Amino acid sequence: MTDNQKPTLMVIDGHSLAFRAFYALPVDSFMNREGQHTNAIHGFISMLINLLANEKPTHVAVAFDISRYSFRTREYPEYKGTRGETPSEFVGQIPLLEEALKAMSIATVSKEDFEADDILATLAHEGSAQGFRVFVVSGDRDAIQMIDDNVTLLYPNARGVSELKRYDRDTVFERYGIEPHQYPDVAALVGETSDNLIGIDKVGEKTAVKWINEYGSLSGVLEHADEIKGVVGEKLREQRDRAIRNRKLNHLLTNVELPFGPTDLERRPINTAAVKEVFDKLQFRTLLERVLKIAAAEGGDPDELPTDAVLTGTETPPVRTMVDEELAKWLDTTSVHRTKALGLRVEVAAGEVTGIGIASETDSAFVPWAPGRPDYVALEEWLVSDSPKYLHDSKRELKWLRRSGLDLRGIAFDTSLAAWLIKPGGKSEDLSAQVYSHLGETLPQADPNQLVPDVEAPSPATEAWYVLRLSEYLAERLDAGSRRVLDDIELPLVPVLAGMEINGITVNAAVLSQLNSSLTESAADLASRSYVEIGHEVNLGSPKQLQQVLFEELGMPKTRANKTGFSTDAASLADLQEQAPHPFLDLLLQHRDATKLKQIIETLERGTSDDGRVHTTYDQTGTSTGRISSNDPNLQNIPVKTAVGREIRAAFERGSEFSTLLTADYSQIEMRIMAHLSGDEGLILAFNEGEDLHRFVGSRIFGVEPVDVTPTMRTKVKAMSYGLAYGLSAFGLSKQLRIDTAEAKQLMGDYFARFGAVREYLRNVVEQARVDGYTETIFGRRRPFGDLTSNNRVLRENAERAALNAPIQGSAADILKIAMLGIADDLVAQDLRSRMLMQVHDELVFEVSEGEQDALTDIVRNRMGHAADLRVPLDVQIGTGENWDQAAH
DNA sequence: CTCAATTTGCG
DNA sequence: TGCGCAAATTGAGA
Repeated sequence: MTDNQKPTLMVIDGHSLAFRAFYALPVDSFMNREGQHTNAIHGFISMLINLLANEKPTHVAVAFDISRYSFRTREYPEYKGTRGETPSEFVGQIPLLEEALKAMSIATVSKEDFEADDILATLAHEGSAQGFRVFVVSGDRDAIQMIDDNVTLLYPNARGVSELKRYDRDTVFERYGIEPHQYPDVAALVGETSDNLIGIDKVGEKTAVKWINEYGSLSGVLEHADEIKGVVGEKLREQRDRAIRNRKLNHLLTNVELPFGPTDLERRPINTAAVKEVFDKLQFRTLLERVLKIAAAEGGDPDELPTDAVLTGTETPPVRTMVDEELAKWLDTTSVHRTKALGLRVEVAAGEVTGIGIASETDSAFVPWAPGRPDYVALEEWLVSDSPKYLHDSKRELKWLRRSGLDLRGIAFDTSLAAWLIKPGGKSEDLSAQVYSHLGETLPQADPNQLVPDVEAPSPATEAWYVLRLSEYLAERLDAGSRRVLDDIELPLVPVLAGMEINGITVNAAVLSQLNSSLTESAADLASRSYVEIGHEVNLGSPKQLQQVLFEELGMPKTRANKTGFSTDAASLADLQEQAPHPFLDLLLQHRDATKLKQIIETLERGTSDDGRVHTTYDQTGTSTGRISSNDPNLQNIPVKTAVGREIRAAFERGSEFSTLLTADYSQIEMRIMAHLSGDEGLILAFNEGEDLHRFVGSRIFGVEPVDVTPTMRTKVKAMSYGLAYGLSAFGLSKQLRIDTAEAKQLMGDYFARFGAVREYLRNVVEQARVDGYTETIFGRRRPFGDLTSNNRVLRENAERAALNAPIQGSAADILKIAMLGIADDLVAQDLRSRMLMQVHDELVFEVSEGEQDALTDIVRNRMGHAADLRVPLDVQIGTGENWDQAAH
């Protein structure tokens, strides 16, 4: 039986969590019409709803203390003696909380003379033995002792009272260095201030853990007390009674006699009528909606839901909950036979879709969703239809839907994409931030990890309504070119990227782990050898400490200045090695190299899912030029330039169902775009000749036959050509080529003498941008620039270089995106099983299905080669192999 | 814990 | 004094 099939028992310490809620929420904001304070109840119920949704317990109980007196206070009257009077506002909330829980059919339990924790421990112990997966929710650290392989503790963080931290055996070990059952032994030695239990003087957590690990248990420590040296040893011998007393008191009973066992705690249907009554008395309107939603999802009759459970704002239409036929009818009328766009918003809890919000301008619907129910035909039909839908972050929503077995078509607008196209340099905003910044309204947003959210999350139906309003607002602000980019490129790309993310790519864990060990070894070796060179240890990863070593201890010449002193980057270290050779420098560089590769490997290892594949997330709004970026993990910066780097690439393999990997990349796409945009006849000829570009350009510049272009000449020309698109200066060129500035100037002069139209074009781009305030790609993608007219020279020149690069980099991005769309279409049209997996700016990686290599090669070559109609050909290099390294060419 | 700064990997 | 990114680490400050 897997964990997911096991029955799940959740036991909650009612008092401790209600108390935390009481202090987390402002007392005065929560009062019902009778003047009864309700903040603790509100916070507790809110947290409970989250827990029910996230952990989906099948059995639940909440335990309460009856009074502050128990067998422990009889034993030791000072126990918990430091705790002050219960605040008067808290008094009276507990009985009401119990009433609310009863309406929700949640069992409550308490027992004279015992603390809630003893009840929890007993139930957890029995549950674990009876094959339950158990969650203990408690704010008392003593609960750690309950943890075992089946029992997980959810513990509110001290700071902010907001998040619940999960403690299992591993996390306890990570945090404390002991097994959970040893925790009371440690606590007995250290003491527990909040329980007024004083520990052994001078003994802190570190010492206590060390002792317990050495002697196994508290009794072991006490037996060997004579062997412990120093002042702490003396204190231990003097104060051993304290530890014994503490241990007696912090031991939680697992054999309290209770009127029922775990199996009796099975959740029963929520009594919606009773919930309505109690919540009405408490004046919990949004909580009521959430509870009723749960009731519906768990099999209650959705028809029973009030159609106007909550009004979240004066303008927002009321939320109507509906399914199937009613929904179908509503969809027909509200979207005029499904031709008018509707806002769509997916509600997710604990990684699963729990509801869908759909909205028109005047109406909004909430559709609870649970898999495998027959009454969602209308929803599923609408989702997969081409009926237009407007979303925020549609890729994310699409992926949630797919994960829950639903599909989505007809993405007709996306407010995150639109906002990005309007302002590609801005930071991406979530829905509520967009509502605020564009509409000036406030959409309250609850943190899903929040134990006690201070605000209620709005219904997804209401959110969908806002998405629709935002769409209208943003659509008006898109110029025609950007609108075309949105409709023809970005929106169709959404399902393509989502598919690639879902596909992921296989990485060979064994290859990575072996590479990692060998790098670990060489890094350690390099480090110790470098310490020998300078006579002491130093943190090689700390630029600050390196500055100390290089410029003070070794007295080396100063490098490029930065904010913290002088640079220690690779280029500076190479300079130093020339001016003041020292073996330390080389060792440092090699060490950096090894640790960097190690980092990348470890990031990949961490990012590998259970299916043995890494699933990156592409950020479609992550750049200001139109490129996409990749994160978690970033698959666009996997090493390739060094031999060890390529070994990492070799770990990227075809999946077992596939015959090979295929990579396809554009060669010199940015130079080709420059040739096209500038119309430079020389450059256009160079590409149409089909000869080696740098050799051709070199022969023109140096006035020799192409065959007579020397490697040095070629290197220089290559650097110059690449630097062009970045606004490279003579100074920069000289630094990169390690030649003097005069020679670099000469080179640039010669270059532009032969390819003058390029310089002309680059100058024009900047001038035009200064006038228009933006640059544009071949396909109409814009990037605004304000600083081109700045009086600040640094700002202005930075903007100039960015502006001259933007149409080039951006057009290249457009071209590859268009190619991706064509390829995705063809794969479907030709019914191929091969799949697109990765995009690395000018390269695509595919997994080739048996027998499809030729067909795929044709598609890729054709679609990439003809993605744009330029004055020069688009050259596509294709390769195949068992892994990414082999497939490269 | 959060943030800025530095460094380095890729295109 | 070369454009566009993501990630890790350090060290300062809260």
